[in-house]
Amino acid sequence: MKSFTMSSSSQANQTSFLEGLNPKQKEAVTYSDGPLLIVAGAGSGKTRVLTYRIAYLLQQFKAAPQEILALTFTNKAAREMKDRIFQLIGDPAHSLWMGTFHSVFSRILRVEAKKLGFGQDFTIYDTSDAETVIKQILQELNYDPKQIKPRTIHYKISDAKNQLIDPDTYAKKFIGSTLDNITSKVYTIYKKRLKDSNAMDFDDLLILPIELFDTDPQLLEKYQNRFRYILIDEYQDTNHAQYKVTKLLADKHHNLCVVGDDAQSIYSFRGADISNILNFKQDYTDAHQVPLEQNYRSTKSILTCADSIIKKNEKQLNKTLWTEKDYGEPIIVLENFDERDEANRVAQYILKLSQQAKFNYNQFAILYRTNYQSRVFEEAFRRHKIDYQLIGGLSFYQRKEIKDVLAYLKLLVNQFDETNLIRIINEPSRGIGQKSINDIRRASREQGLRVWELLEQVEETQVYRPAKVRIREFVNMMNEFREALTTKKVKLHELTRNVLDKSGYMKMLVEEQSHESLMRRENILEFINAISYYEKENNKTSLSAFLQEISLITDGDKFDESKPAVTLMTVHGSKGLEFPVVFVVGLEENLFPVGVKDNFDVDIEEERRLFYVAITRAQERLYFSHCSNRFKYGEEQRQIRSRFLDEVDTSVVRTETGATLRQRSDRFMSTRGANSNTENGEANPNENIVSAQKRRSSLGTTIEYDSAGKSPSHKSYSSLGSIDYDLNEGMDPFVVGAVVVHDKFGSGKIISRSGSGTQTKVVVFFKNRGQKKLMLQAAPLSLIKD
DNA sequence: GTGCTCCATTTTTTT
DNA sequence: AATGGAGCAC
Repeated sequence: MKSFTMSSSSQANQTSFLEGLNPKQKEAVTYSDGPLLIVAGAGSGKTRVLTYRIAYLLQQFKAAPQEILALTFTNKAAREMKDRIFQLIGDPAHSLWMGTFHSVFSRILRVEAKKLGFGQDFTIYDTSDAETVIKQILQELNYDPKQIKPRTIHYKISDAKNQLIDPDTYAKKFIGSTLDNITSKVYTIYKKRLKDSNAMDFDDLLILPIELFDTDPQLLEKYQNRFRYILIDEYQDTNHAQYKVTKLLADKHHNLCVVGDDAQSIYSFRGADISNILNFKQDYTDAHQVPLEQNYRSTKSILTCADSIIKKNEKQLNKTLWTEKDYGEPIIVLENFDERDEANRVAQYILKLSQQAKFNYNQFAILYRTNYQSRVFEEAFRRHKIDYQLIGGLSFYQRKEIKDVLAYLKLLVNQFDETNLIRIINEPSRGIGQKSINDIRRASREQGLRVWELLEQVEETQVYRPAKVRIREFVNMMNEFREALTTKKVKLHELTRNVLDKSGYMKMLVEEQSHESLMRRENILEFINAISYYEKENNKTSLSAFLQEISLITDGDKFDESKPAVTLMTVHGSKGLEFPVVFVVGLEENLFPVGVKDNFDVDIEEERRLFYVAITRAQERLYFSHCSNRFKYGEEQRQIRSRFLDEVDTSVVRTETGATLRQRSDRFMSTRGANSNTENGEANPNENIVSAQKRRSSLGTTIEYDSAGKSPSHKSYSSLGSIDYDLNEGMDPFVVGAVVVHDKFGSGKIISRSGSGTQTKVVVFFKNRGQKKLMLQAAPLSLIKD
């Protein structure tokens, strides 16, 4: 064990770093043992307090570095904290237990896996892996994944897991609705399937430690003793499982310090339970509370604006953020015709500000509600030669080619990993088709053997004969790789190259000769570089550890504040960051606040908190922007300005011309306001189409009698003499009110029509399938005459 | 068993 | 606009 020393030796100097803190901050840093709740408003120096507190604990010899556990939600936050503590205390910082909940507990699980019946080399399934498993199970149970969405089931299972409800309890408690019954069945199989695959999903990384500690009190005590001090960042975002596992760990020493801000709770969709922070003082009756209310980040205008928004929320702890700063510049609202207009305008502002006001590119951030909004900004910035960094969206490790390579490697480490085995058994295609794969899987269930075990004895299994040979070749190939891995004959990056060569994966990409496949090859090379780098950095290279580590990496990690580039990210991604100039874009109804989901109402208060988070990222200048038209689903939509713009304090807001913002206070009186423009049964945001007129082709639509001669059928054809419905509206029998038959959906009635020419769409209400929107030209619809 | 074409759906946010 | 599934031809 390394002993801890500060760089300076005198006691007076050792505490000198406390001098820059305000009284409340100092109190939070130096408050000694016992539970501590720090309610830290935006920009109040929260990370500083946390890092100083850790340094202080070490300096007072309250704990050794390895006895301190600091938990964050994102890798980004963890990294920042690590960096800052390293600056304070140097090398001992490396001995701290610090990271995201998921990474810290996966490390513990790696050590304790055997006690739970898992192998040390378990695979971590991400959301898409989990949905693949669920889809497979739905098919085995004869449910159509088109009607029962794997995503919905996964969401429900994840929800149950975070509430610590196991499949048996779920089966007892949640009988009734069809969806719950299906979820119950799938959940039971899903849990078993993952265990058989020696795999854990993200939720397991939190709930399995609880299971472990519940069943083994001695082990719990071991970890309780190890983590004598526990600190949790963003406590308002903890879900029940996270709450429970940290409560268990802190139960002996009670040295639990949590930092949070209920106003910034934006992850309830992931099960975050705001009551964890609201009830902290009931939970720990001896808890001490320190409020941090002085904001060091933003101008008074920005803070006033933020405050005016958050005040509209009813569920809210009272607190008053204040600043010593001046009002500064007013907040400017940009009104745009459409999203391209919006992106161009923002680009122009950035150019102007960077010249006039001497802002560097890395001082700007564009914040949006959804990832897909980034595209137009990328295009505009490229056009205007503005460097940018895009954070989030499809991450590197989610790309198909990377997931494929990873699947090979994961399979080498853990041959029971069924999902990744199926993923690559025929990728590149080697003559093992869907039929053979299904046969093997069925046999696997029937015989109680794992898929890999069956493959090993494929000769004795009922499979399409030609496929047997291919499977044998595949199995032998993988066994050779595994041999190379376990005997450590080759370095990891060499092994990866071998896998890509001998499997034919690279060959497949080379032969494809498309721009797409070239990109894929480049990504793969980048991945191999990442492995080489990892090998250089770590002397004890374990493929298994590497794979587990990167399973928990996201794109947020690549944010680099020193890179001279404008940052593009979602509001969620921006939490914890700050920028001198912030553009909050797409402030439109059904976008921000987000539009209705299938069955759930939008949590408008959470959307408002999200807007609050966006505002409070800004230090000096803040811009709001919205469009009156926007392309969505390949169609232009009419957009209504966000209600949030009717809620801001207009004394600090101006339009581009300097005028006061006009507001309507009565626009959304009901909390269900998000639905108010789509009250027509099934939500159908596509209804307000403004322009389908510009695009017109020679493709036309007409009515023909098919050879069976029963009823007129609707066909499309391409010819010069096509009929244009714009001019011949009367030719089209598919009018509102018409009764139609769809090949798949059965009979229904047309309830509305939109677009024109080839872009004509109809909304049909089907008796058995509900409302659907269809392209008239393409849909297999026929008219019923009566 | 593979690959192409047509159709339908998708968009919240993240570990 | 882009992705994925179903159905069909080879």
